[in-house]
Amino acid sequence: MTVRTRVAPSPTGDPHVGTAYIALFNMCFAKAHGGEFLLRIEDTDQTRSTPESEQAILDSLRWLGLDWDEGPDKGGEHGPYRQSERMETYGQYARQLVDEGKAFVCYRTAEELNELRESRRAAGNGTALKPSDLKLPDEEVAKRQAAGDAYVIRMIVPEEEGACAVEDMLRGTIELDWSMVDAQILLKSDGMPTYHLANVVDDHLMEITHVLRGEEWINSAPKHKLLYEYFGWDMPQLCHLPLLRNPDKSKLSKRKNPTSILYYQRMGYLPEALLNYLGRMGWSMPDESEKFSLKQMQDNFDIQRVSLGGPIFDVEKLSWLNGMWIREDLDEAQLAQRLIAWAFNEENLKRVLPHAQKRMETLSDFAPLASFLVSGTLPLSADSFASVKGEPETVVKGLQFALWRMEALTSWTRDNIWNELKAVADAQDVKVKDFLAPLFIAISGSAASFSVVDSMELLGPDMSRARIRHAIDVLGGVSKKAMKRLDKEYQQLGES
RNA sequence: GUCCCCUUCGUCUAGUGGUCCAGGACACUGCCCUUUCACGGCGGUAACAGGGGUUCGAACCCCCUAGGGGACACCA
Repeated sequence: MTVRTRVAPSPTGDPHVGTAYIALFNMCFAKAHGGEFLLRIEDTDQTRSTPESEQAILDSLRWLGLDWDEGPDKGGEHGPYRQSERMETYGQYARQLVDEGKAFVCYRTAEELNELRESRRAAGNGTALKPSDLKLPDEEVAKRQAAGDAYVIRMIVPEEEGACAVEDMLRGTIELDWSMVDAQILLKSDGMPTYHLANVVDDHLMEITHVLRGEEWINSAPKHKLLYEYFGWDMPQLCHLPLLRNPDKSKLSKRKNPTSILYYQRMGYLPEALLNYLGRMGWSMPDESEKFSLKQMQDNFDIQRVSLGGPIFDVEKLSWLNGMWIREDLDEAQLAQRLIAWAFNEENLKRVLPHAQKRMETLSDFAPLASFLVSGTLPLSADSFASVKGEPETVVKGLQFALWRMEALTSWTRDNIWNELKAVADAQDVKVKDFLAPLFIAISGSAASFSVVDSMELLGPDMSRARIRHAIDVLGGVSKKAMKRLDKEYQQLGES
């Protein structure tokens, strides 16, 4: 048995706990059956994937102890399977399907597609575009081809009534109507494969036997099944795991919950505890024990013990579990080591000292000066911002704009942070000093500390963003309606 | 809107037709331990979404309704 987990780097480089969640279950499933656990990296989307964001998620999985196997060497090098190393292959497979009449070349433009979708919607039909909808007259195709227009390769899908039966290891047979399945693009106009093609080709080449993935993929299973049939390959068994949820039950998202593994690392959660907690999400030990190691989970893993309701990620219980691990599994020497490795090491001190030294008269001044750097959530209240000038709404607005900028920032350096923040302040015609004042408190918890940008660099992206979010919440938060308005204003800021 | 998935205490869950007037854990709470705060120990409040079937018997099987979520891209 061979299973794989897909690793899709996020644009901002945050390694998502959801990825670790799926990886954990893949690993336990494989190991429980004496199989292999492989990694497949989706890195063909240049806007999302950078060497750094890829490294971040790999490092996070390793930190958690989710080490992957090397896997078979199928023309690539050992280690994680990178889509980008197989570009030629995808094109060949796509063209093979075209030759066999199972896919077609499509010259439709974005505008044409929009029109088609709109007219279908107006007619009350679904928006799934079928091969016949997309077909152009032969002479038009020849014309566009001669002009060297951009094209994509789409798969042929059934157009007649009927449903596709998909087997799910936990849910049994699921019937998906073919009318919902569109002529999926396999090869984009830039020659890159879409997830659907790459996923099927890679799984075949990696000799994957079982795929455990998120529930969000159920609807595209018919496309995958069809591709396996077109290629004449054996299809792996599918298993769709429930999605981790925010407290409001929506799919876990960073808007409402910290989702970055790095955040939990920085907050001082132990990798064992975080992994243990993820293992309790939608799964239980046969004896119902709450605390267990990765090894114990693997040894007792039974996929049938997965419960299908989407579990809400509850930080409070995670904290309790983390406390259990600290109290019961570490002796004092080990705890000391953890603390040193976490923050109290020489390297870290040396990064902080340049900012602290100038402000110190005695050695004992250091701790209060630097404590905000090793704290988790700061004990802020609305009163904390009393010294800040301006209406509360303006303050919140400034923080929200800063947060959006910081969420979009991919390279977390002092100068980049400064440039971004200055740009927002300038665009609003606000003095940088005034703009930074509330941010100062959000980040450091006090009105007098290291410069905000230095502090943010030291704190790292995840903790910095979390603190800004916390400050916004403390100040009353932003309602849905207000958020819309702010978003609009923010967009205009970018244009001017 | 269309299709799909899901539904046990506030939250994570046990439960696969009788042993369930539903068990454990977090949170909340009462008491004990304790110079304080934690930790720890012993208790308490709290749930089968609703309605129909099937069955001697239903949290469990079937149907309907409601609610929640997801998908509907040249993103994954």
